[in-house]
Amino acid sequence: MKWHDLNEDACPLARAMGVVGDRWTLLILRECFLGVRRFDGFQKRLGVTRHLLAERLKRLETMGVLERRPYQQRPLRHEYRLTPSGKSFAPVLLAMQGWAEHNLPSPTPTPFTFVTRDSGAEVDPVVIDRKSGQELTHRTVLMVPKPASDQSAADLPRTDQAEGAAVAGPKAK
Amino acid sequence: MKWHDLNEDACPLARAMGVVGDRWTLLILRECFLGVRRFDGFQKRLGVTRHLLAERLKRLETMGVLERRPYQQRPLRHEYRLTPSGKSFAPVLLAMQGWAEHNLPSPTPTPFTFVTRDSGAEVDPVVIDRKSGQELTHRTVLMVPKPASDQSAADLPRTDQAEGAAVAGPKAK
DNA sequence: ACAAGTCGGTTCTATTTTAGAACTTATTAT
DNA sequence: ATAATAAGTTCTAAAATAGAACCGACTTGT
Repeated sequence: MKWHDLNEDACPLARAMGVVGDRWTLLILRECFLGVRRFDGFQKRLGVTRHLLAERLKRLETMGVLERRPYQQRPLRHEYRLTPSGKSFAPVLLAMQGWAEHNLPSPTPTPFTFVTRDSGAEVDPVVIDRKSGQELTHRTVLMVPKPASDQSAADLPRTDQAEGAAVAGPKAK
Repeated sequence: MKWHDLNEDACPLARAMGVVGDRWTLLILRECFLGVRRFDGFQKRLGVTRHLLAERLKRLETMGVLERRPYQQRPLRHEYRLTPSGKSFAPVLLAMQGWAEHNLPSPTPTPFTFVTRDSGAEVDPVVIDRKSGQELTHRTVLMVPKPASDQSAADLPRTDQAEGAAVAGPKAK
């Protein structure tokens, strides 16, 4: 399968991989959220090769996640800023960071925190369902193939998808 | 920078990239949540090469995201199941899926949905702060470098990190 | 004026990853 | 005996990444 094909996949997760499915892109976005805007800023902080950085920035730009805008003439220089799409990526970063912090332990402490803009308190991100307010975890949510189209669920096990019910049980703690 | 180094990075997001920072791993996890457990199941549904699939499964296993357990003797065969760590990855998938669905449009409809286990209703994932209940977006949350260690914030712009304040304004609707 | 420095890249070669297909081993089904 | 299934492994070719050097358009220091 080619890289390019991912962008046209019916699955949003696959399309997301077409944008952030590599070692660097998410880290570039992290830097954006930390306020970095310039080529050399990204390069120095990440240690990524300039070649790759240029390519990734270009991709993020064409995918509408970053925008490139001039910050000076003579010599003409551009900086990279999060677009609305890029800004709305924040919750993904939050969720990913939370997962990694809990499941990929490290001896060294996390070099940054997420705080609320108004109180300045560190946040503890949780994913909930907007409508019911219920927390969404593998115990409360199920991923189900859509009946639609021709071949979505072929090869999928019939029952007990997501293997949750069998494991979860009445362990509401 | 070498692949391996990411797993020891102080930043949880970087460590996460050491696990899911490629085109396939997240899609393998998607299949896990859809109920797929066997090598050929993953291979057929994803179209990934067997070589790479074997490597990715091995990595997910050594990182504690999946566990490999025998489901039959003679011939001995193993299946892959989400560990608690793997299951707790669900919110990340939710957030990523939501982002991609809103920001990377596609002509074809999403081939699956996330529904609540009890009501069966489709969910609308939002990330909130567990304590305050406040929704977490780039407007309400700020990513700040920790003062700690020696060189965390060098090269970072002093003010208006995350460029939020300037953009957000009183646009509370 | 001239040399050195900054910024945002591009170009180059060497190394690593990935793609794609074939092959292996153990065992059951026909 | 032959074919099929399952879970890999082993090849070679193609693609992506690393690492370092180079370039153009200025600005700054002397």
